[in-house]
Order: sequence, then structure tokens, then C-alpha cells
Amino acid sequence: MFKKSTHMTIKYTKNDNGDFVCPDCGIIKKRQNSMHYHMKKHMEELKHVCQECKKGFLQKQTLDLHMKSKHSELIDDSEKKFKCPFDNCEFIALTKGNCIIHCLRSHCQEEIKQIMEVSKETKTISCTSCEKTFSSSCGFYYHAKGCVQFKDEDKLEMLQEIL
DNA sequence: TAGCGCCCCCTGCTGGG
DNA sequence: CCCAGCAGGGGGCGCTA
Repeated sequence: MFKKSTHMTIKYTKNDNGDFVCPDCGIIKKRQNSMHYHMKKHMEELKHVCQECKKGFLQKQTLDLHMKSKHSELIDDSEKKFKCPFDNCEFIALTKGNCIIHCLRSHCQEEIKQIMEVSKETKTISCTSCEKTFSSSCGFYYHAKGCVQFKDEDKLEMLQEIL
């Protein structure tokens, strides 16, 4: 079992296959960094703490995102936000992924329709181009950036700014 | 090689229409 | 109820000691 200390060095255990085994719950991970993340959860090591509201996060990126969204007045204006590259659209997203999803959803509906297949039964969305299935529309749209075909070169050029 | 940071991808939740 | 956007976790890649 782990002691809940933020200064504790993590020790990793491997099984005969060379996979990483969690000594706490026995879960197996192929990669060390995946186990690192998993074990941190056991240790409740939320070392990335927001100085403003004292909320803790597992990952620095999550804290950065939190700072951008909740305390944007405290950070440098040059901090990266992702603006929609399409003309006459003022949409700004906190993450690149969310910006891509917005662009495809709002500006590329025609192209998306060509590869989007919605199942009302299973409430999933499939890509007819590669037959991959997603449980949420966001997942599909994010994936679609790699499968969708553009006839309009200007549109493709604008999208490439954020891809 | 162990340990960890960065970033991409995906998912679940929430709020508004 | 549906859809768009937000927020956060999982995992791959690559760097450093």
C-alpha cells in the first residue's frame, strides 16, 4: 500500500511479460507513464494546485486549462487560446481540440455529412470512411479532421492553421 | 533505463435554445 | 430533448538524469 506523501518516490513493479503492475489494485499497464498516472490516483497526489481557488489537479495541463478558463485575468494575455480561423467567426476555444471540433461542426457541415452515420439504436456516431465508432459527437468530430475530404481549398487552408 | 513532462485524443457533463 | 461547448482523464512520445 502507498503512503499518501507528495514527496514519495514511485516504485514500479513488473510482471513476467514486462508489463507494469499496480501493487495496490493489480491493474496492468503496458507503459510506465500510464502506471505513473494510475498510481498517482491511489496516492491522491493532486500536486498541481490553483493558487487562487486551491483546487488540485493531477496534470499540469489541467491546471493550465483551469487557469485559462477561471482566472484568465491572472495570466499573461499572450497565453495561447485557439481562435477559429474562419472569416467572420469570433469563436475562441481554450483547447486546440475544442477549436477543431467547433470548426468542423459549424463550418464544414457539408463535408462532415459525407462520412457521418448516426445510429439511433446505440446512440453512437460512426465514420463511414474508416468505420470507427464514437460514443459522443465531439469524439467523432475530432476524429473526422483526419477522414473528411475537402473540395474547397480555401477551407482546407484555413483548417490547416489549427491542425 | 527509470522517471516524468508535454501534448494529442477522446469522453462525459453542463447549459442554453 | 438535443446540440454546442467545456473540462478533465488516458495514453503515446520524447527528453533528461
